[in-house]
Amino acid sequence: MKYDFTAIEKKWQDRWEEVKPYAAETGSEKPKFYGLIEFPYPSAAGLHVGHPRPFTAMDIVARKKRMEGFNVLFPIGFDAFGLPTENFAIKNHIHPAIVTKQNVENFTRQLKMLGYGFDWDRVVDTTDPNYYKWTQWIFLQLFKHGLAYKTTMPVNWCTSCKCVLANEEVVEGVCERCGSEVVRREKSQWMLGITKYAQRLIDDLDGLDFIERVKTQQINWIGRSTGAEVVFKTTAGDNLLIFTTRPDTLFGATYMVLSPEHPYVKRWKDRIENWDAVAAYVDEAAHKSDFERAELNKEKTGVRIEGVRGINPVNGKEIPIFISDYVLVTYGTGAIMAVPAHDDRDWEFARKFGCEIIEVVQGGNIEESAFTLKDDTGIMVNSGFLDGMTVKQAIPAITAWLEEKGIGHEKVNYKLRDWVFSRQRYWGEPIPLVKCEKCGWVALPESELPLLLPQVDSYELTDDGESPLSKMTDWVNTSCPCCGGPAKRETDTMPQWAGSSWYFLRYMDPHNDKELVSKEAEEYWGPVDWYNGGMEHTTLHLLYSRFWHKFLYDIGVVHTKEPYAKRTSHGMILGRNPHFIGYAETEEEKQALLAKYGSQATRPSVKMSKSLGNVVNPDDVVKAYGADTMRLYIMFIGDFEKTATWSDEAVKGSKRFLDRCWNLLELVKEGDAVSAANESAVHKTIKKVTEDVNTLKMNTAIAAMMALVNDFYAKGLSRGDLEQLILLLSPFVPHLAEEMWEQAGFAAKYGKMAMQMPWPKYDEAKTKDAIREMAVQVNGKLRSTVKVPADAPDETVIAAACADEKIKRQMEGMQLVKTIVVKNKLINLILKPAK
RNA sequence: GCCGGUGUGGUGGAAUGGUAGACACCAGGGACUUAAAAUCCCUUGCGGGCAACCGCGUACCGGUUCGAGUCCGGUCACCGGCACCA
Repeated sequence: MKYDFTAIEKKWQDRWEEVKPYAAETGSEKPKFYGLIEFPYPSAAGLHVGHPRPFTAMDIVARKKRMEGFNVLFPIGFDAFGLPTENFAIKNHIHPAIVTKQNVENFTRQLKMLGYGFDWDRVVDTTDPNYYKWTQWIFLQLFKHGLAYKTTMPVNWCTSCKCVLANEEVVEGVCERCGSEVVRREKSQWMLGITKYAQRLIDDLDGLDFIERVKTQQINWIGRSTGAEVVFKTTAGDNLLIFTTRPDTLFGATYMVLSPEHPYVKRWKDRIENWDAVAAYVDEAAHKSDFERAELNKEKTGVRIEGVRGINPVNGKEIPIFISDYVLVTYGTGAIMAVPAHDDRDWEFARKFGCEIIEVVQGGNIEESAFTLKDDTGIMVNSGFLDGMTVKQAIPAITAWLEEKGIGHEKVNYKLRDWVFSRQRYWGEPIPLVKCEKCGWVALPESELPLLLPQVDSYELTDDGESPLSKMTDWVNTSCPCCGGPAKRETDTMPQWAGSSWYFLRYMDPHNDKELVSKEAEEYWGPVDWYNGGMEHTTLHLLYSRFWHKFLYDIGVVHTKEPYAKRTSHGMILGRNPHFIGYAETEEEKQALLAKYGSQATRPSVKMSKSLGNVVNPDDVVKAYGADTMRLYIMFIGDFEKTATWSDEAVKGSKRFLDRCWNLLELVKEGDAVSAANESAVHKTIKKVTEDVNTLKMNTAIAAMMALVNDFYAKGLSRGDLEQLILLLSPFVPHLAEEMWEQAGFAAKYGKMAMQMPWPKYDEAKTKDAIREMAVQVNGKLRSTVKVPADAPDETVIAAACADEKIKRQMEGMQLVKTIVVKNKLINLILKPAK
């Protein structure tokens, strides 16, 4: 009988739909396991082959956990608000809700097609009012606790999306989504105070089982640095506050720099003698995009402020003040003291503008470059009472001095900035606030949630950069919940990150209309035991959701400080690069490719894209080879954490393996127990697969099962052997496993599906062979192997090694000076020429 | 520039300091077939040799060790993240 994957997969998917073997039970006596994958954005293009990699891996983990007796929650949902859907809707004049519904249906079909064991009764959709009611509810709590506030600030403005972007959404000066130019623009925006949680977001990483690169990336992103805030008096009479991480170099501060946006620039207008030049520079800076401003190789620019000077507090010297765009208004105090001898940027600036450079730390050559080392290699000079100290001694000494004089103190700064939370778009959660002329911003009563998105015919972008909702006057004009007077609704909507910041909580209790999640469900399921997702979400979604969760912890909604106990990450799936020079036959072709595609042509693999024609559609793969082959191949493709390249050829190897498994049904011989011939191989494989699934080394787990099947073909197999193999296969290729389970009569025998059986156990003793092949080295080089009984004493194995013909030849004319025996593995004989 | 990671056959990739290349893909040869596909069997790191075998091999240079792909120091290349953060 042939392996008819299409029929088999249909049969079992229908069965599972009916039996619901993946239903999670809140409050069960069994130990719980909550495995989570990042819910997809339901794009019109459907599932990408990138999706099945993390989905299949976590599905395997979840299925194995069920077999190990856990009560498993493995849910799925859709992160369905967002720009692509809205843009598609505008272009095709279809309401985004309809587009979303279609896309969700298509995704659901594809996910079911791949046989994932999701609990389909717990699906969440961020655009469902019953869901976003609680997104709005959380926003209201943030607002009530002062963590949501509106402020005017320079924002990243995408010229194409006509929308404000978070810093995280701007990549290399362009919009992460559409690739258009991003410029700075002053806008009134809702902000979330994530910076108040900066320290906790660093500290609480400590106890978490996150892969190291996720932790370091988050820590770097938050960017904590310790230094001092120091007050500089000015000749204008007011004080300038600066932040520095090098207070030890204070005696070397020979000038100061303000960012062009610093409020003192305007304040000093009447005193500034060269106001025209200053104003021109400020104006120029305002019109530059962030990208232009941050361009690294450009020369430093700036203007010296004439008429106001700063006073260095340590020596009372008057020093010039500049404005320059290399100082950022958004970090520290927007003003710096410049120490050109010990800071690269200040050095470069000082050289160009002829500022004094005073060495205060010995150890470098300040004529050639700034000396920036902060270790003990430098000794303080030209620094009054700090002279002779190391840098490390000088920092606390000067900080204490500043505090004593009341002109400075230790200060911690973070690179992390508050989260720009409003978007001028239609397809997002409405912000549930109204602006009353008398009362200011007022929260809607919770009883009025959800605040529904108004149903409208047109959600086109506005030309003035306001939300499309602002044009819907019926909806906008309302009354104040506080005083009853006239009021207007907030017309901005929330960013896509809102819904995804707490969705894992909703899975625990998805149909609750009284609470976001019940205490009972949250205490039972929380925290998520294992969360797998992409590295691209490390500084965005992952950080945001940790922030929200901490806030919910503070207000008593959840019982753990952290949402996720464990975080792993998968590598991307790339496609073959059709323009790779390695595929060119002749030198001319290579040159042509290089000329046409540049460095792109030097990579064998690239991101899949329609224009390159290398997109792999999961539907096609499943049609041609079946879902089980798809699942198996995407796990076998390579190291889970690394990027991998899809290969149509290699898929066939996975299919071939499943054919070979299937054909074992006709090869199997009698015997309900594991056969003696295969015993150690079976136990070894169980051990390997058990361990490897726990660490997501699916590729080696599969390799072990392939080796076992090869053994079965070589030695034959009993029904007992087959039973163990099917159970091991079950999490990986569930349809095939169930069909083989049934065909071989195990379903009838146990009255259960394979997936409902206990996970196979191995006996450590049986994973070991009685006879061992040991390597024999001579002076560290492999020369032969010998077979000896397991755990044989050293004398026995040395004797056996010396008796070996090849070794005898090596030993001629030599004397044995030393032997090293590694039990059951290797013998190393150290020989010297005999005298 | 800073932080993190990676360099192993024609390819994807295996190897708690202990037999490098498991398991696959591709390729070559054979069996079956009128033929092809599928399937099965064999070969397959490089060089030499009829063979037994021998030499060389994990980016490069050096070190530690009886023994290094693995540990240490340095160099180079590539990938990812951050980037004028004072």
